Amino acid sequence: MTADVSLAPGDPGSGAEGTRWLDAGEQQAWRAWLYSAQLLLDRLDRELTHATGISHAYYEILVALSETEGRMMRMSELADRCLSSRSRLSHAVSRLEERGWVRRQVCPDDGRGQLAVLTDDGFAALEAAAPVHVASVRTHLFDQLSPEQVAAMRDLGETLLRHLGPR
Amino acid sequence: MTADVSLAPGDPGSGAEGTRWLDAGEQQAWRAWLYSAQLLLDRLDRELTHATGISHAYYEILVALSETEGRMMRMSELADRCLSSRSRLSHAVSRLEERGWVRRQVCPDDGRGQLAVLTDDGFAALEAAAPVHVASVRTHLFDQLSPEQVAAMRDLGETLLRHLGPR
DNA sequence: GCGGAATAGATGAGTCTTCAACTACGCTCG
DNA sequence: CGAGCGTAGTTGAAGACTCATCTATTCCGC
Repeated sequence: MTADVSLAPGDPGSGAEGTRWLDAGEQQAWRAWLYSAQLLLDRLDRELTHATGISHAYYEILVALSETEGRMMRMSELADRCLSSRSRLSHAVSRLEERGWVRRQVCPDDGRGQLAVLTDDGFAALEAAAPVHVASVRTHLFDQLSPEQVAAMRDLGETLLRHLGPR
Repeated sequence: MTADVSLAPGDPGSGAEGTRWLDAGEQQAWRAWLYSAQLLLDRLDRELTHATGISHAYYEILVALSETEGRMMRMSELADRCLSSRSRLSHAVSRLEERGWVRRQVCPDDGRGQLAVLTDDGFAALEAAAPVHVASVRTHLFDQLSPEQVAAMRDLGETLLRHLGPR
C-alpha cells in the first residue's frame, strides 16, 4: 500500500511489472547497511572536521599524497585514488593551495599534466589530524565489532569492490 | 614512513603518542569498507539521478512520506528518518515543493510545526523511480553477494546502528 | 495569564559538488 | 609538418549542504 523501496509485488498502481522488489529480509539488510554507512561516514567526517578543520575528503587527498615517493602525484591519479571526479579534485586542490598545504607543479614528463605536491605545512596538518581520525575509526567502528565481524566487513567490502571496480 | 591513516607506530615525526594505529588487517578492512561504501552510494545515486532526475536524498524523503498514513509527516520526524539535518530537509522540501511533489501544511496540533505532504504528482514520481532504484540495489548489491554475505551485512549494519544510534 | 526557556522551522551566507564548456598539450598519420 | 583527435586539467554557474541566526509558537512555573 505504500510506495516503499519495497513496494510490495502487486502494489496497486505500481505499473512497472518485472521488477523484483526486495523481500522483508533484503529490505532490512539494505536499510541497516544504508543507515549505518551514512551515519558512520557522517560521524567520522564531523569529528574530524570539528577537531581539525579538515574534512574527510581533504584528509584523503593529504593521505594519498603523503603515501607517495616525493609526496606528489598527478592530478588524475590522485582523483582516482580519492574516488573523486577531476573537477572536484581540481577545486579541492585549489582550496588546499590557499591553505598552503599543497602546491601545483607542472609535470615534467607531460606538459598537459600537473603534479599536486604536499608541502611541509600540509604534512604537519596531516600528522596532527591522523590520530584524531584513527581514534574515531576505532571508537565508532572497530571497537564495536568482533574479529569475525571485522573479517566479514572486509570480505564484503572486497566483494563489492570487485564489482564496482577500482577502475 | 608515510603519514598514512595507519602511520606506523614510531613513525618518525608522528608526535602523538598513545594513538592505537590500525594494523595491516584493520587497514585493509577499513579501506575495503570505505571504498565500497563510497562507490556503492555514489553509483546508486548517479543511476537514480540520471534515470529519473531524483537524487537519492530526495528519493528517501518521498519514500518516508509515502510510508505514512495520509502521506504526511512532521518536518522534524521526516528529518530524523532521512538522517538529515533540519536545515537540509527544509531546503530540500522547498525544492520538492517547487516541483509540485510535496506541499507544506501547518500542523493542526502544534502551531510551530509544519507537515510535509506528498502530492499525487510526488507519489507518481516515486512510483516511476522505485523500480529503477530497486534494480540498482539488486544489480550492485544483492546480485553480488551470497546469502551468507547478505546476513553478515545485515548483522554488521545492525551492530553499528546500535552504537551510532537511531537516536 | 505572564515571563522566560525550549522547540519547530526557515533563511542566508559560505562552502562543496556537479556538469558542461573550454584551454592547452600530445599523439598519429597522411 | 600539420590537421584532427584524444587526454589533462581548469573554470564558472547552478544545485546542495552546513552553520549560525532569526522568528514564531508552545511549555512551564509562579
